[in-house]
Amino acid sequence: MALDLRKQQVLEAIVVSHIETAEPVSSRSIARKYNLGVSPATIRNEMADLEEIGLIRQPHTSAGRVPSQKGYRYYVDKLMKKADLTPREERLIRAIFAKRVKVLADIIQCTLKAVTQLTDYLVFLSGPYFENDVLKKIKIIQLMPGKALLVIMAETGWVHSKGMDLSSDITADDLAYIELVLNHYFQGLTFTQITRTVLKDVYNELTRYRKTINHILEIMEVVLQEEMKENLYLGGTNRILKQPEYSDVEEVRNLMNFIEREENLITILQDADPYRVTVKIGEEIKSEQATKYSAITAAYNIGGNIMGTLGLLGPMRMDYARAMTVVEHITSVLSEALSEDNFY
Amino acid sequence: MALDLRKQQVLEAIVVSHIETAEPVSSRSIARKYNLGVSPATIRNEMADLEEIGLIRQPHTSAGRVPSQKGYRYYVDKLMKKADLTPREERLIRAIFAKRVKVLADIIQCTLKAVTQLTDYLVFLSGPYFENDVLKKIKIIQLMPGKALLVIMAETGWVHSKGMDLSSDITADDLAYIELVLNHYFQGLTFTQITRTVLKDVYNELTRYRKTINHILEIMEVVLQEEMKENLYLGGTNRILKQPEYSDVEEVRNLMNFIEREENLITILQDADPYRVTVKIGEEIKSEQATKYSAITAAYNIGGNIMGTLGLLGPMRMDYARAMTVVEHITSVLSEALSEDNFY
DNA sequence: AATTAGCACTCGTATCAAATGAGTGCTAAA
DNA sequence: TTTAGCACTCATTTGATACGAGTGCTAATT
Repeated sequence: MALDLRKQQVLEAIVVSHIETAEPVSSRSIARKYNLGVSPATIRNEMADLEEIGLIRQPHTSAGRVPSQKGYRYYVDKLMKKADLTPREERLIRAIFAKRVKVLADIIQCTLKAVTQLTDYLVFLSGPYFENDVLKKIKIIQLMPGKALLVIMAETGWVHSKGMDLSSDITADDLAYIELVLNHYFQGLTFTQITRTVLKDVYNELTRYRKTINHILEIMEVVLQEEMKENLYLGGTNRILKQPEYSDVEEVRNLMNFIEREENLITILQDADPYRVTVKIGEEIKSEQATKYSAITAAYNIGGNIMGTLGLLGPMRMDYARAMTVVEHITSVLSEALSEDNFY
Repeated sequence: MALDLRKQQVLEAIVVSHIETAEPVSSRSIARKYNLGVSPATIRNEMADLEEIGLIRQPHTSAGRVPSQKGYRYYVDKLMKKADLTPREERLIRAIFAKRVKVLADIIQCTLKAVTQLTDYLVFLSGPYFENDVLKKIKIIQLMPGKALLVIMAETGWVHSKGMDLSSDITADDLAYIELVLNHYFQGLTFTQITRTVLKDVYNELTRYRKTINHILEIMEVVLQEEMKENLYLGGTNRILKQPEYSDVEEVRNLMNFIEREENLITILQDADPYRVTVKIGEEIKSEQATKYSAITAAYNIGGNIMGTLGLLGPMRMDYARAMTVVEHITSVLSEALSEDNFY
């Protein structure tokens, strides 16, 4: 779909103007604001063409034009100019991340706060997950009679542990043996591989300790599930309501409905390309309910390993240039902050 | 404020009817629906009196009456009749809690789900917190050179642990000594006491290991903070939008604003009386922004120890009788489920 | 003394027609 | 190829009117 220069200019004008005002854009207003050197009538002709190709549409006969999903896509891919943060905004971000706390939950709060202050869209974010982390060593440590600690050490250096109850007739030797077998089976496998396939094999190996091993495997599964589960953090719910599309209650209801189902947001984060800023427009988001929204995502990393993803959700008429800049900038600051130090 | 019987009946009729319809209640509709054996004119006279005392108000001259905050309070304290769950609802709850999973996060999800299905209000819930838990024993376990595990065992039986990095020149003997001193200082104290006061004392005692001990105390503080922090879970955001008061966008915005500040909800949970179902109406909730809402709360326990609180937030015109029954019933089911087994 | 029928009065809301005006599409001239 | 001009469309605003739900008060009734 190759457009001549003027059609591109008209399309860009429509998109930019509609993003700014949220109103349909008329031929006259384009002629006035963007001096393309032609009259409204000419622009109207171009608009008729653009509509035929499906890049813009008319809400009703006597209204201006608004971009279609395809139109936004064309704009994002070919026409959009990169936005920059103002020095003031850069300072704001630095200030928010400055009070360096070493707790993961806190730095995630900082991230939410920063993005919330920079945009009026919904921010969401998956916490670090370890599905590709490789198991290095398992330890079972007896704390007192009937109580032990299951410790799972991973290649990344993270240590996951959980207390558990044991029947009191298990001896230290028994535990040592169980530990040995577990290590034999699981060392070098990723968390995903462990939960998916091999937990059951071990069960058969250790028939002698059937009850205990059953219990331990259960706990182990719990630990792994917990660490692999997508922890979702959410912010900006009130901010996004500022967008004029949500002065209609029905729209608000739909939106709330969408974001209350965490799977929806998690799917968006999982579908994201981990190596670049991803833009999904309208139906490109794989969800029946999301046809009116757009999402921008980017992954963050710890020492180069992708650990999670940050997302922005807004109406299709969102300021893509700015949103992309913000998401990119914040994920990079976040990655930096996380890599700099050990977190707990 | 003693009201004669008929005034009470009129007030009750107004509250009940307004809770049901969300519309101002007229004298005629009362005469029709609740047969008090008097004419609308008489009821009008009573209403004028009730208005003078401040129990009801008139939105505008030619409208019916609605209960005031004081009016709801009077209703809740003196007039309200206990609601019961239908057998069908009881079954629903049992079904939801039936698929007994031993993971704390899961049972909390069950709770949210159950309440969401039973009411159209906002549900929120603090996870178990341990501020009054008493420290039984600390263990520091070396996992490999430069890596150790800090384990904190508490009287309740819960085990909290966290991995940490150590400088490699620390020997096993050093750790044993540090462990000894820490136990000496902290055994028998509650988590709150430990973080509030004594962490620094130990620091001075162990000057020889200044760097290491500093690090360990830091980790310890992180662990304790994390376990003592109010974990807030939230549900029903879309459900509450069904309430007719939220067909006005401005109201929705206010509500979202309120619930997005977690402190607001946490404060409500903390202000609750742990030993009975608490009802806060309008300004009784200590927050500028909550003058239009009401909150119902009840605590849940594990083996008799209060561990957290469940709350419902709705418009002041909420179905108090039903909400109270639901909250009471669910907290008791939740307590039972939690006490029955060990959770991880 | 308490109740109630009756009626005037208030005030929000629904209805409807007319006016408005923003915007387009088409045609014919430049 | 561009554009001025004009007829046409249609959502929105406006204002006038009617409507009706509800109250408060007074005078009659029990």
